[in-house]
Amino acid sequence: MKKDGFFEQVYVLTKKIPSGKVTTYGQIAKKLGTKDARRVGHALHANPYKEVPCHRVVNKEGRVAENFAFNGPDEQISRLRAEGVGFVSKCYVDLDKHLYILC
DNA sequence: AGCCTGACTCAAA
DNA sequence: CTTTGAGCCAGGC
Repeated sequence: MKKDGFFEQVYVLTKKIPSGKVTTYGQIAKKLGTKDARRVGHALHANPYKEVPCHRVVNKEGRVAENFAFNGPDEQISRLRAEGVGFVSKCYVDLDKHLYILC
């Protein structure tokens, strides 16, 4: 287990997302002082911590990572919906209402 | 070591 | 409005 500060920061911030809220890769990336949102995506893709609700992290369009979800796209969407997240479309969450603003 | 791809985003044409 | 290019950087082969 090697220490990747960047990865850990991503996990920590992601875990801080309250139920019924979502955030974007860009927000996390900027919060960590980088412009590379892709690394955030990679961090979550590596996601060694099962406690990290990666399904609460979406892209700027509010779209979930259906292609790389755990059991399938429906699982991820279903979880968000169960947490009270509103969907404007099948795979798109309502960012205007549920976007978690990092501080 | 080098090339290609990617759970991204923004800006310009 | 859509399409393209560029920025950033790590992981896989």
